[in-house]
Amino acid sequence: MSISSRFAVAIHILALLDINKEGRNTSEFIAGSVNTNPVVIRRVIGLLGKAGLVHTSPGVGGASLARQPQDINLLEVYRAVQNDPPGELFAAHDKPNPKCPVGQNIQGTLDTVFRRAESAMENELAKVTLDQIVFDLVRGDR
Amino acid sequence: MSISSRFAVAIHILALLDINKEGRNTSEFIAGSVNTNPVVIRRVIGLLGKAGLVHTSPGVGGASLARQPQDINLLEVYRAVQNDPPGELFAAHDKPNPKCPVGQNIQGTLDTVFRRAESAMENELAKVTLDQIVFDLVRGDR
DNA sequence: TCACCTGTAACCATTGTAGTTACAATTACT
DNA sequence: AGTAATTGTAACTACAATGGTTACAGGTGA
Repeated sequence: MSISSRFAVAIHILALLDINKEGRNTSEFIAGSVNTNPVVIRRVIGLLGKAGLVHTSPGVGGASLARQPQDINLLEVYRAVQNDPPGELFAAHDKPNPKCPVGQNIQGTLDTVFRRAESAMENELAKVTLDQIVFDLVRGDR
Repeated sequence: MSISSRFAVAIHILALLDINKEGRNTSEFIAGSVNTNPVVIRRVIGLLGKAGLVHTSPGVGGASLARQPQDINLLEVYRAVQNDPPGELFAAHDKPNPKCPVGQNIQGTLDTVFRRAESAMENELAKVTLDQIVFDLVRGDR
């Protein structure tokens, strides 16, 4: 399966918060841009808030970036909205037969390979900042 | 979500086929090592067969590697058992609002980033051959 | 022939996701 | 103070992917 679209939605939200930092960003307004339900937006913003990426205020509030866009990279966003802990992009098969020479050692062998692959992906995400995303978005608008 | 454990199972199967190339590798025998149901094994072997990684013979058959273990890399295995087409590790959010400057361009921007990250992961998988996996397995056994 | 095995269909339980409704709590504005 | 707007969260639904299981038709080799 694929990585949940929460990640894409989260990036969309953060970019919008930066571009529209003067306006009032209600979950309904954001939902209009993302084209989904306001509750979905609030859920994602909740995750981003817990991760310290946005500030939210209850009541008639709205959200705003908690940091400068050049100080937010996509790996942070990824970790914020992906509830699986790091190191579990690839699922292991559980309880291989310990009596079999393959089953006995396969877990460790796979773990090494899987971690390397996952890290390679995450390193690419870490390279990209929200700033760059916004720049690319605005540039595409011309 | 994470990448299905079919990938881990597939690697397990291939390693076993190489190590036990003298024996008769029935789906039931393999299932014993993987610790799952024989039908699950047959399903995965079916995918590996379609991808040209193993030879299978119906009836009283069993499976065997179709290529030398040093000529099989994990990216091939990954693609064989992952039914999502390449480029879809990350899910996009569908139909962002085209009237919004963010919604209008976000898809393309994300696509570039996502593809880069996915490729980085796949490149790591491509580096590892079945041969290396087996070597590591056997080494761990001492 | 017969025991064995594969390939595949069918069904089920579980899980994660996203959309939706509803509502208490909070806040800003007048 | 009163009111309208908005958040945070719970609860429910629908849907898709996964992995386990049973069942069985058909191929294979002794």
